[in-house]
Amino acid sequence: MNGDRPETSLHDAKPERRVRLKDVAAHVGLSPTTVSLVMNRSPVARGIPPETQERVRAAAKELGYRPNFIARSLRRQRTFAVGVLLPEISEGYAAGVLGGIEDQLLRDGYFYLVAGHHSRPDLFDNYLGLLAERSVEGLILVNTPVERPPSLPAVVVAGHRDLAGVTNVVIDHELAARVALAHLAELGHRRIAFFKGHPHSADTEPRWRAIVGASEELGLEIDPRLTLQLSGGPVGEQFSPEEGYREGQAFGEKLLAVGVPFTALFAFNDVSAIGAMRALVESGLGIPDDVSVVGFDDILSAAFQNPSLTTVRQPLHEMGRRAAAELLRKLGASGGDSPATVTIEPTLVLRDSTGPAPVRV
Amino acid sequence: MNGDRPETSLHDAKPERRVRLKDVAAHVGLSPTTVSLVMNRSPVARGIPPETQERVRAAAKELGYRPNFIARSLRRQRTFAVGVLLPEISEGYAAGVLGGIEDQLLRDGYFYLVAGHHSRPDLFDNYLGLLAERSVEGLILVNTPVERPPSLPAVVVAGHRDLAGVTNVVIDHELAARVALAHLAELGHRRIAFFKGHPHSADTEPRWRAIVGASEELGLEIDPRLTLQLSGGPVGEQFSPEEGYREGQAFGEKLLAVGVPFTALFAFNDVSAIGAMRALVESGLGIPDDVSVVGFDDILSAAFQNPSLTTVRQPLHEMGRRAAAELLRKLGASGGDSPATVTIEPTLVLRDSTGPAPVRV
DNA sequence: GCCGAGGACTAAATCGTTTTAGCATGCTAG
DNA sequence: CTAGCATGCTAAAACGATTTAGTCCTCGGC
Repeated sequence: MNGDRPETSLHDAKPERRVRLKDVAAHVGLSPTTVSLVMNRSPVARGIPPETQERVRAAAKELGYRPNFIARSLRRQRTFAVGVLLPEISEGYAAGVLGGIEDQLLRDGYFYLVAGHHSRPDLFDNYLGLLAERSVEGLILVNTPVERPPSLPAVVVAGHRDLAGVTNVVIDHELAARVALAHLAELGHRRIAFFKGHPHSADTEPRWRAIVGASEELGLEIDPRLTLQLSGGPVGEQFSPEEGYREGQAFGEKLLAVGVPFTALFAFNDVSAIGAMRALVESGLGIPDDVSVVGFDDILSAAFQNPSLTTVRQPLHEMGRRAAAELLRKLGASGGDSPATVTIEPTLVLRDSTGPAPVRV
Repeated sequence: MNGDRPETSLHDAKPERRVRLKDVAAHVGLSPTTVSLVMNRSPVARGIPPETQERVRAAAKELGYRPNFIARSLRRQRTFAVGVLLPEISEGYAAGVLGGIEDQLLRDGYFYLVAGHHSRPDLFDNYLGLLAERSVEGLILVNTPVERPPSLPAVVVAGHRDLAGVTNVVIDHELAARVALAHLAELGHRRIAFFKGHPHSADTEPRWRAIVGASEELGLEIDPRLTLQLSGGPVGEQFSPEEGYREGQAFGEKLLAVGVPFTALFAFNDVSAIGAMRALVESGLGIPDDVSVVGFDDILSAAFQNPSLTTVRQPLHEMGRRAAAELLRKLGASGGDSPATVTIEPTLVLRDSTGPAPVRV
């Protein structure tokens, strides 16, 4: 039919070059400058008559023009992208936080680049460099210990220490301890066992201090013999939930073995709580009839247990959202003064693993 | 000490302009061209004597030069970035797959941009546009139904239909059904109940066909009265795990109510299996003594159940990894021919919820 | 008839690279 | 003695936008 067109034939992929600003300009017979001015609603476009503006916009729509973000980034020195560093993306905590981060960022026209460093400092440094190379404007570090303040604006979720200029998003440990222990105290529990966190978790220390504080407030005594510290596996290694579960199980047996009576257990996290419940039940104890158990985190499994687990829920989504919001604030115009710490309120999720303390142990 | 330097004073943040190629060039007294050639180990740099090359590299290191990826992307028309679209990042399935995607991509020098469309077609289109604007080189769609083949190279994980040019990464449903049912058959089970998936899940149909096929092979009969279809909530809405759990629980009761004897249940997923186990146990049945239960997915909770749940594990990480690997292959030089389908082998995880069929029901 | 002031645009520089096409210089071979 | 060819580099043009600093009309006022 057409022997003279060197174009691609109908059935092979048309290369379909992306429409450039220049193409739109040519199409309306104006300069790229004008088109750019109009498309960006620049104040300089004041002088351009509305009908011309309309003509430009119509052409842009007709041709399906989408500005090349790369070129724009280069020129404006803004990428509208932030980097997120976390130990491992597929793990529940990080994924939850990431959900909130994403919500907030996309809403504000940002994208994010994620990298999981698997708790390896060398990978961390490596990724930090790669992110900087790609000109991310800021960083969100989730569950990631960091020594020196990074050279970019940063927000840390569940971070270790206070660093100059970086904002920390943390859970309100005091509230968490108070609400969990008050619940137990109200049910009549006086002898409460505890699982402390692993030594290298950022939350371990503040949470324990909060527990000690709340216990005093409530007139509860902490018996060191009923306080066990989770190991969580070797430093820097991924500790699997299964291991946490097993340690909880082992610790449950251990608690029974010491022979000191207790009517409740406040675990460091849900997996160890679930493990402990298993051990207690297998020793013939009833939950919550003989022992009440409170977990921490509210992982999915908590609701599926039998009995379902009362636990302190960390609003991961909200923590991520706030972290992103704070970072965006830092990136905003005058760098708006962002607080050193943002505390998020946990909530106690009441389920079936807690009940009135037995009259006699 | 120095009254003549208009530089910033010591204690306020040094702007510390990023070192550019030009700076390195000036530092060694060569042209930017030369420096670029050397840094990229371009074949054209063959003509540049080793000592000069060394001088350049030394200077780059000394000044801490890192090429600006944005500029480089613009010039080379490569971003080394891919887009990932999924329903919701904080959900277990997607997070697992994403872990694998990340592993593979970062290993190969790529980054990825993620967006959760929450099953809203308008958001999906919107994000697709934004990703294109940012010049991602390809797409990975996880658990995301898509009508027309996107204009970019794409790989779909757990996708609905076959689209020209897009590679599908799917689990081997035949194998999954065969291995699960063979396990039950071997234990002596003949009357098996099933939960079919929700009508709008991509896996529902193929999996059911595979079950029918495997049953025939093994000489098992499927009783329609023992086959229940999960609803999974209204179309396009996020259905929560808790709802799945509750539906499993309801279906467990329902199965008992129909009065047709059965000794095993093969559920569509773990949450419904766990719900059903709950219902069965509460009706006084023993697991696995009276009924064996097999789940699907191997979510975290599966291992924590009492009894722990035998289930078909989807190697999510591996699926993500393969998806990314296939996409990279498509992006490679000559577009290397990638298969229409990649099937991943599931594995049966034997736990305590399955045992020999009772002699008499 | 000339000046000044909008009005409606545009030329050109810039962002930081990569890459193509050359340019000197010196040496060798014919 | 000179063409030819390495050798060791560099100028300049991209890539696709944004933005500054004009330019060229036309019209009104004096």
